[in-house]
Amino acid sequence: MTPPDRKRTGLRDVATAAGTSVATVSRVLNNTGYFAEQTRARVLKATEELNYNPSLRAKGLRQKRSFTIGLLIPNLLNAYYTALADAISQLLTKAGYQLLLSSTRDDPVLEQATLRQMIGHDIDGLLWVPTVGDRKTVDILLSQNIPCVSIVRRVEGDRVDTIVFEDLAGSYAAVKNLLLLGHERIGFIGGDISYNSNNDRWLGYSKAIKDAGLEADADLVKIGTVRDTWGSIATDQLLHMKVPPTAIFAASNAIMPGVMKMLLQYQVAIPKEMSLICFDDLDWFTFSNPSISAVSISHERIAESAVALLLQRIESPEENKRPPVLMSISFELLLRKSSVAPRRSLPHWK
Amino acid sequence: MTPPDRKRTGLRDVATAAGTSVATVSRVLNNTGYFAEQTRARVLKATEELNYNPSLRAKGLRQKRSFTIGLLIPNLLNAYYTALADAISQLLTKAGYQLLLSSTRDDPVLEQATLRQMIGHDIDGLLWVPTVGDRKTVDILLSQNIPCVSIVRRVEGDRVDTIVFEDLAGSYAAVKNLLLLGHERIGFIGGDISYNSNNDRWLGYSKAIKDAGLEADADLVKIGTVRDTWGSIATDQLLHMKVPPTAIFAASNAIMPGVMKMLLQYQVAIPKEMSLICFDDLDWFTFSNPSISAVSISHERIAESAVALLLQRIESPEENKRPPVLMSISFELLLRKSSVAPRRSLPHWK
DNA sequence: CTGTTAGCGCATTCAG
DNA sequence: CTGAATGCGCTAACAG
Repeated sequence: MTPPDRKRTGLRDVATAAGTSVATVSRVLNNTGYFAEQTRARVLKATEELNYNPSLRAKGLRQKRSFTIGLLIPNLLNAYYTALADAISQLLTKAGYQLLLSSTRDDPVLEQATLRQMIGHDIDGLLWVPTVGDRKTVDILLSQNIPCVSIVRRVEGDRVDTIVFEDLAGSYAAVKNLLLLGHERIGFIGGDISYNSNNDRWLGYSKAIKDAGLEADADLVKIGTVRDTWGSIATDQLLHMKVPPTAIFAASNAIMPGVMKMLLQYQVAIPKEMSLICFDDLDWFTFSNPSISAVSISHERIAESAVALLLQRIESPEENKRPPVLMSISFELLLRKSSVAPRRSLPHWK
Repeated sequence: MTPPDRKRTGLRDVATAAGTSVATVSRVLNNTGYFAEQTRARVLKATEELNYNPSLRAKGLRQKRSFTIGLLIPNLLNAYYTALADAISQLLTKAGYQLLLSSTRDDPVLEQATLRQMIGHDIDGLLWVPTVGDRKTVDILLSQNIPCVSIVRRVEGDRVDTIVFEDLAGSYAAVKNLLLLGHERIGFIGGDISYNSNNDRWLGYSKAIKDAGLEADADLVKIGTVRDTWGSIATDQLLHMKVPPTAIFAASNAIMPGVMKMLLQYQVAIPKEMSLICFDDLDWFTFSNPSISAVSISHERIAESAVALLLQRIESPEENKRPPVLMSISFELLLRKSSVAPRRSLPHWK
């Protein structure tokens, strides 16, 4: 680190140039209090000439606001999160806030450190995809009394506003559809169920199986940490079962590449030999050959709701007193060509 | 906007609790100057008990730094940019900076407004995918003397550090490959060439065609604004030429979905009836059927170089005096199954 | 209508 | 080794 040398043109410079005082300049620039139209002109002119940009940092320090919202997400490599971040960014910009973005890598330690950093930057509010959402971490947030809304995943005790997708219902609907098509052995590939979104998707699957009167086969359920290889590994295992499934439900888009690769490797024909459906829709699902069925969720809607909820809390003290709410965003089942009736023949790849 | 009510525990609170002065607390917390080991213990204890987080905003105001880096990109919907943003985010976190992210939507007006906002937030540096990179916009940046590196695209006169991909060479290599396979009519679908990255890709294409001794056919070149529909429209046009191309070079991943959809719609067989290659690799290119050839570029490498360059400038005054540099990141040609020798037969879809 | 002044939370002289 | 005082750039009283 080294000495700073940049010098910013401040309110004082403008005041001098306009032949008035800082207070007046502040007033016209913020259009607050009284001032003569004539002074206004002079100030504006000086502002223009000096190419003055107010220091939001100093302004905020004074007003106890930072015009900044933190967004804490697992990463920016999954379309699931980037779509979210993009929508949120748009909305916040429109509302006059800047976005402070950090990724947690789903690492609770990093998450907590980043949270502290953000608090240090005096964020006005936080949009958060919590990693574990444990009491301790939520405590440090609540203790600062920073408005916060948890998205996609919930925190322990639902102690903050929360907006999630209908994970259980969406998952149930997807599996139900496969069941109606006649599938009786449906593989489930999901992510770490210590995250409640993943857990709910697994529950949705289980419930559908159970409601259909089928016996649950634990070997059909593959739960692991979502890495780029997990989809492949799990698919591989499913394919090598004594009685392989006739359909696979991928509980996250991040799993799909691996699934596709392994299916391709074994030349498993979709959907003839294996039906497929995924939670969360991706662009290439449409023109994949065959197109892939999916549970579609609206990232825009979750973003809108989250931002609305957060801004309410930030901009109104009464609102900020209300107890946390829990909302969920509905889904849509997009049935495409990857889900059809099960194969009659024996699996060719065994 | 409403009155703030949150109260932050400050240095003074810690000082009181530790029975010392703010100056001393500041010293031990920053490990600067002298202080007794014993005092240190007391201070640390108080810090812990009060769960104190220093206000980086106030600290920065004093030190004329903000511990904040701005990242200005077109959007977060294209894997091209999100991969970049993700890598940058990682690197900056590691270096102790927070990321202020905004998207320009490739709108120069929005871009300039956002730039001003960021300057208002006193960013220590800026990583920037400029929209047009016009003199005026660069001026407002330079006038503030904010270290900046332009990535992916260049600004007018290369007045700031710049890191780009080898757009021309990569494009040339891709087309060259198609030519060597025997293609003589190669369609080009690209984005707005007022961005120099797009322009260079077009130039690379043109040069390859010319070097091969082929006559350029302007109708084979489709240049438009990249929207989700542009790939479809352009492909549609190419398919309906009197003599359609036997191969298509998509100059951006954002174009591919449209291309794929249209090809599917007309049941054009890839690669038998149409070869395909794309600038920038995507995950689904691998397991698409057939897999798709691509010019692969390393988002990590461009991120690393950009961050390194920026941090140098920020953390060393001498470095910050050196003239702007222009670097380019090399590419790799990934030949997969979508590029083969041209069809012999007449196009079936006409 | 306008100018002066007092902090916001902190790091940093400068005296002890 | 430590504490009191100053100011970063700005807004919000408070007097004119």
